[in-house]
Amino acid sequence: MIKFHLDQKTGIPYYRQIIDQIRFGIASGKLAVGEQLPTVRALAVELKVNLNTIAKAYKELEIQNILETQQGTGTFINSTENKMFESERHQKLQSIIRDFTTVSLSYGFTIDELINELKNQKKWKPTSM
Amino acid sequence: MIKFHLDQKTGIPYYRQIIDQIRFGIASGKLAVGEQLPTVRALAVELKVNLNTIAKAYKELEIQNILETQQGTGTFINSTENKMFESERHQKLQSIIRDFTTVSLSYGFTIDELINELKNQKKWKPTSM
Amino acid sequence: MIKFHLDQKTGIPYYRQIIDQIRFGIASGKLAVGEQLPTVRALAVELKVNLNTIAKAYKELEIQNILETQQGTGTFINSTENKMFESERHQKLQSIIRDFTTVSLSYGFTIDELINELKNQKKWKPTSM
Amino acid sequence: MIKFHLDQKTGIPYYRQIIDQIRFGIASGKLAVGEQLPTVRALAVELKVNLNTIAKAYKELEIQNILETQQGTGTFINSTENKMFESERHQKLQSIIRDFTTVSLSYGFTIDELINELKNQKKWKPTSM
DNA sequence: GTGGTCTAGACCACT
DNA sequence: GTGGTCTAGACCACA
Repeated sequence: MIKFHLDQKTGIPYYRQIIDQIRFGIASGKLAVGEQLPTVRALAVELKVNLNTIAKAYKELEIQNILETQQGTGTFINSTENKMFESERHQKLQSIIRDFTTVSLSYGFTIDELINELKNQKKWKPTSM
Repeated sequence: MIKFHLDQKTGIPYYRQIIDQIRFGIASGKLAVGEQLPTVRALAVELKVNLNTIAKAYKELEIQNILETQQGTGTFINSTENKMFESERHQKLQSIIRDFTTVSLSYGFTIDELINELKNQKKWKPTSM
Repeated sequence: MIKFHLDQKTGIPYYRQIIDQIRFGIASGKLAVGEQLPTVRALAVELKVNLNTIAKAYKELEIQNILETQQGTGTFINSTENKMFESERHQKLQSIIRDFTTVSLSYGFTIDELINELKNQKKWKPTSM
Repeated sequence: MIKFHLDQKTGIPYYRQIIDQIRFGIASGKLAVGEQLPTVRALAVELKVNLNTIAKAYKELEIQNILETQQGTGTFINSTENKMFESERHQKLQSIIRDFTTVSLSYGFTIDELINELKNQKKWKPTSM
């Protein structure tokens, strides 16, 4: 079972941190297709946040077809193909990079600095995990 | 004189877009130390937003010691060292990289993909510029 | 919980009086790290000022890394090191002293008079508290 | 003749800096009773500020009975007793000290630190002189 | 309920 | 004409 962590200091909304951690869990293989996620209620208690916060995260992932909620049973990693189309995927990557460089360059960081820093990310854990 | 652009669609607050563009302008040398920025009123008209929105952006940059304002005279790029302390700077870079990789990896992008994409960012313009 | 007071007569902007009182509260130990501040709405009602005025004060302190806010949750005294770098701190002290002596000496007060008066400041409360 | 300097960085309004420097000049004996001050126009040119800024400073000092303007002749240090009544003087000192300590303590400086710093002000020049 | 953003418009302080 | 402060009120994002 994946272990969730929330970090208030990042400024990233709780529901988004949860989404990111689930996505990351899948991408890294820590969450297998078909695996059941904690119930909304259980996770809310564990993370000490409001029920709605967990529900919102699960809901968004459902919309993205990454999770599937079976009435009365629980929430599972969707077995259908989660992968985005290649074109869609590339567009997303572009958009992430763009936002990222906007902020970075405004702080005076050069692209080379960014690349170097990224290369140092061998032993990496996502924000608030 | 720097040219500002606002993009409603990005979801990034107007005042933050202005902040980013000024920071980027300084970092890229398009805004020189001591240079006067447009008046709040003029920029408000040009960008078709409220006076207070511009004032808010200028004010935040003033608190950050990046701008200097003299009532009745105008707003200027601060001539004092804008550079962050090296330790602070590295901390900021780490934090940006961390948020970035969190999101990216959650979409299944690898660090190598990120680095490759970054290397393609030769002719680059920031989001909403 | 700290008690806020606003004094119209001082000519000091409301939002700045709030900032000073929070800073003073922290410096004097009346506000503990992690403690939650009144909600912007509650404080606005209590002090009979507009919501935005409180928000402005909190926002400036957030930019200065003294407060931490999480949307939907509240505003808290930041747990990270609030202390300024020693060099920055000394610079600030110098600047305050400089402004202070400029005004004082212009009224014909000697430095010894100032020091004596300061020594009498045992039981002290800040302006507009 | 006294030499004036304006410093944009202090955030103190120009007209106030001029007032302080004249008051300081008198208090320190650099400006003698009956001595003529530069004309508004001449000082405005010298300091590269607007005529109104100088006029405002002179005007306020006239109201305080520190300067006297003789129509068509010029502005002079008033020969009448400039000294405040002792009670008024003490009140002013209190008020200055109060504002000063409010700001200082909010930055975490102790009164002892302030006193020590003041003691180091042997070779002192007022803000922007 | 929490804070965040924005508008429209007023009035003030400074140059 | 410059920026600064403040209000009243709206709508949004998050918990």
